[in-house]
Amino acid sequence: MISFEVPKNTIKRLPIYLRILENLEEEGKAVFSSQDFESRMDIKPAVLRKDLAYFGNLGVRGQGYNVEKLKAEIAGLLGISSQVWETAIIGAGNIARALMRYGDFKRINLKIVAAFDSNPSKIGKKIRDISVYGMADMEKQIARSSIKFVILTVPGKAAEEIVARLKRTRIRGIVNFTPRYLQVSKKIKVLNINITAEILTMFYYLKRGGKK
Amino acid sequence: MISFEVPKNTIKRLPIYLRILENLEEEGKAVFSSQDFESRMDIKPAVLRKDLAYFGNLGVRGQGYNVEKLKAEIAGLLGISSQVWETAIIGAGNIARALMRYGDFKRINLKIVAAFDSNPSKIGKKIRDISVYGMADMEKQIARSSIKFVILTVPGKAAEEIVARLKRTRIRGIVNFTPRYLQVSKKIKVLNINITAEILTMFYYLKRGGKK
DNA sequence: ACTTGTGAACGATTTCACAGCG
DNA sequence: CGCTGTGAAATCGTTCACAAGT
Repeated sequence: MISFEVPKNTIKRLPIYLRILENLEEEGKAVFSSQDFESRMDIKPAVLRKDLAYFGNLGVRGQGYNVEKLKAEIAGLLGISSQVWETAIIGAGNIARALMRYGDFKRINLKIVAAFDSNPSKIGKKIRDISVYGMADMEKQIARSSIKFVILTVPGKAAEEIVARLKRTRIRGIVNFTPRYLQVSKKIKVLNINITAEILTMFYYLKRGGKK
Repeated sequence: MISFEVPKNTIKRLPIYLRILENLEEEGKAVFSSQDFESRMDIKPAVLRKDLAYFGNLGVRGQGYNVEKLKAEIAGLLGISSQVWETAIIGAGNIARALMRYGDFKRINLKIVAAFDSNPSKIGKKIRDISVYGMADMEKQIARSSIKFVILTVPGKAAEEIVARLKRTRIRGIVNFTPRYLQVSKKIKVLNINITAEILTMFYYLKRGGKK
């Protein structure tokens, strides 16, 4: 029962709901109400209800929501229950190393299957069981794999060139850790992750008292 | 000429504007129009104009915006022209290590001055010139320093306890890399950075054709 | 009795269209 | 003439309040 136009903000909240449902499950809760959520994240009960209503009648009136059922539902919506998402990291620097060691990716069925770098001293080595290939092999390895998106961690200056090369592959998504703000094409979804930019917004608010 | 109620979305865009202005400067452009921006980020010219108008008359009618002047203006708004922002990292694991080596922080005058960890084998060592102290010393070191916010990279399970301790310090911001979604108090601004959650939203869109 | 699901009211943000100014 | 700055309109998202269901 997938609907037509789900608000972007609703989609952004789904992963948070999933995480909280996992916590609830760990705590042994089988059922919860939209009010219970308010204490776990600063969300109004009506927001949760409306968000979930986009995907069908997921709750039971008078009772609340079933933790396990809702978790499965959201995991399905995000596509992490039925498949393993394979990806490659382009640029095997500090960020790449941290991501390759990041335990939380297992939780969402995300598996890094390859890394690429232009530094000869890194090529042929392995980081956490992940082989590092030369940049020249990128297209070949992508074609050989089933990956649908890549994680970009090269220096900013190299970003545009790599993106141009990626456009000619069947990649459909880029998680961009580069400081460059990227927009590629309708066919390729870009997720610009810019920690520096996010911290700057915090500076803005810190500079002016604590007012939200 | 700081205004009363600037939309949250406007604030989120300021760091991106800043970055693009830096790029324009590198390219030697002295002036640009709001239309020029459209090709660099997917933003309508009117959005840029309205955003900037919250902060005064920053452009010149008929001409456009001056790159250097606007860059200085935004840097000032975000508080990175006049001061160095010192911070400490709590939890000296993989993410912390990557952040300590992250070159982009210099750009925004962000300086990591200390790290804290509970692992005795890390305490007393240095990572990139940054001393690692024991967790027990956290409050003492914070009090001794001038830091106004911290970066939290401890395992999820440890997050709540540390936050409770931070509440009793004069810290006013937390950049939270923990998988836990945190909400602390009106006095402390929390920036929840959850890469896994962001990637999940990408999964959602990848699962359904390329439609944005 | 209790909590969901939802139209309607409200609020915020984006887009439009043009007046204002260099 | 060109491009900014800005009210007004349109759109989008949130909150409210209650009907509906168990």
